Amino acid sequence: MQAISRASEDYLKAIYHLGTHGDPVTTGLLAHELGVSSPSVSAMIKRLQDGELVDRSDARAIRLTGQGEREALRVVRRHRLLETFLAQALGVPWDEVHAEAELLEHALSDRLEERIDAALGHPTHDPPGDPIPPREGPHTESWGVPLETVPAGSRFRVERVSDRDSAALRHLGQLGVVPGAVLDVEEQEPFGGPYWVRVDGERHALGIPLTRLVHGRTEGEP
Amino acid sequence: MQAISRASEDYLKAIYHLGTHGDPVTTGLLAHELGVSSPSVSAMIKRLQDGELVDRSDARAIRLTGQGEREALRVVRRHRLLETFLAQALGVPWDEVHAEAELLEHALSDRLEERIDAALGHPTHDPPGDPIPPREGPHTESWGVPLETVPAGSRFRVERVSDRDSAALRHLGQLGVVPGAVLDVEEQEPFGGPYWVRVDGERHALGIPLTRLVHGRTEGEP
DNA sequence: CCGCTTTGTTAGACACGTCTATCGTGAGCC
DNA sequence: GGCTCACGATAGACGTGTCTAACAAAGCGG
Repeated sequence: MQAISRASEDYLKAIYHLGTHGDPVTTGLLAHELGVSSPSVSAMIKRLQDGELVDRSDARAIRLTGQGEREALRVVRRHRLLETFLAQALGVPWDEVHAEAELLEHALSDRLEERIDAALGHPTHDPPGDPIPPREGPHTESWGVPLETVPAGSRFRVERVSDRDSAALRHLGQLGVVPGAVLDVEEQEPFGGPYWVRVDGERHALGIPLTRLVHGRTEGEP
Repeated sequence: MQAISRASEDYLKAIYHLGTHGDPVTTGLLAHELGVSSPSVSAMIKRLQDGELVDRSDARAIRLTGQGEREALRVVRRHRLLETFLAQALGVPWDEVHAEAELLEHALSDRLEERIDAALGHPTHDPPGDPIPPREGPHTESWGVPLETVPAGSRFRVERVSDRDSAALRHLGQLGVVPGAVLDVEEQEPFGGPYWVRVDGERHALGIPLTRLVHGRTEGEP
C-alpha cells in the first residue's frame, strides 16, 4: 500500500506496454524505452522485485506480478482518462494529449480520477483508441491487426493508432486516419513502397512505418 | 533555466507564502510549514542559495531573489489556475481544489497552463479569492484586512478566504462566507468570544480562528 | 555577567535513481 | 571444444532530499 515512486510507475508502465507487444521484455529493451542506461534498469528491477512487483523467475524475460500489473494498469488508466479529458474539456489536439498526460498521470489522486471518469461518462477508449482499463478487474488490450498486414483490396476499420510519435499522429489525423475511420486499402506497392488507401473519398499514400502505427480490423470487401 | 525540482518548487512557494504574511521567514518556520526537519531546510536553503534563488544576506530572514520570486510565482500561478479550472470544469468543491492543485501544480506544462488560462477566460482570482499572478510581470497579494480586526457594526465585503484548512473552508462555504459575500458584523463577544455576523439574512457565530481566515474590506455602515 | 533556552548549522547516515566502467555468462559459430 | 559477441549484472560514484544527533551562536533572565 505504501506509495510507489514516479520512477517505479514509469518502469511498471513500460514493462506493461512492452509486454503487450508480445516480445519478451529485456533489460536492454526497457533501457531503450525509458531512455536510461541498462545498469539503471537492473537496479530498478531489483527494487521492484523486492517490492513483489516484478517476477524474474524466467531469466530471459521481465514479467509483472499480479500486484505489479495492477499498479501498471492504474497508471495506464489514469493516463488514458487524462488524455480523454484533456481532449474533451480543453480541446487539446490529439497529438499533444499523450505528452501532457505523461506529465500529469503520476499526480492524479484517486478522488480526481473518479471525478474525471464520471464527468466523461465512464469512457471505454481514449482519443487514439486505446482501451481504458477499469478501476479494478481484468483488462485486455485488444490490438486488432496492424494495417501493415492487410492485403490490397480490403476494407479496414481503424480501431487504434499508436500515440508514441506525436508528429506521425498529427499527420494521420490530418488524413482522417482516426479510430472509427474506414479505409479502403487500394494498393500496396512492392519492395517497401507505400500503401495507397482511400479515406473519406481521398486517396493517400502511407509509408510502411505509418502503417505499423495503425491497428484495426478488416471488414467486408469494398 | 535548468528545471527546478519539485521539492525546490515547494520550498520556494512556501517561502513566498510565509513572506506575504509579514513575518520574517526563518528556518524553523519553513520546517514547520513543510513538515520536514530543520536540518533538511538548512540543506535545501543552501542549494537554493547556490542556485541564486534565495538570498541570505540578511541572516535573520530567508528572502527570495528576483529569480526565486519569479519561480515561486510560476508555481503559485499554476496552483491557482488549477484550482479555478478544477472547480469550473469538474465541479470539484472548493474545499478540495487546494489539495488537488497541490498535487498537479508541479506537473503542468507551460503549454497546458496557457490552454487552461485561455479556456477560463484569463481569470484574475481563484475560488477562495486568491489573485492569480500573471505569466510574467509584477504581482501583489492584496490581502485586505482580516475579519478579526473589524469592529462590530461594520459592513464587510469578503475578498479572500484562506484555503489551508479544508474543513474550515467547507464550513465557511456552507455559511455563505465566500469571496464577494457581504457580512454585517453585528457583535463581538469579549474575551475571545465569537463574532456574530449576518450573511444573506442569516445570523452566524464565528470563532476567532475562523475570523482570521477571512480577509476583505469594510464598506459603508449597514 | 553568566548560564539557560531557543534557534540554526554541521556531521554522518540513508534511500532513491542515475551514471560509467568493468566483469560474467551464455549462445552461436568455426 | 574454444572464441567471440551480445547482453545483463556488479562495483563505485554522484546528486537530491531526507533523517537524527551533536554542536554553535544568540538573546534573555536572573
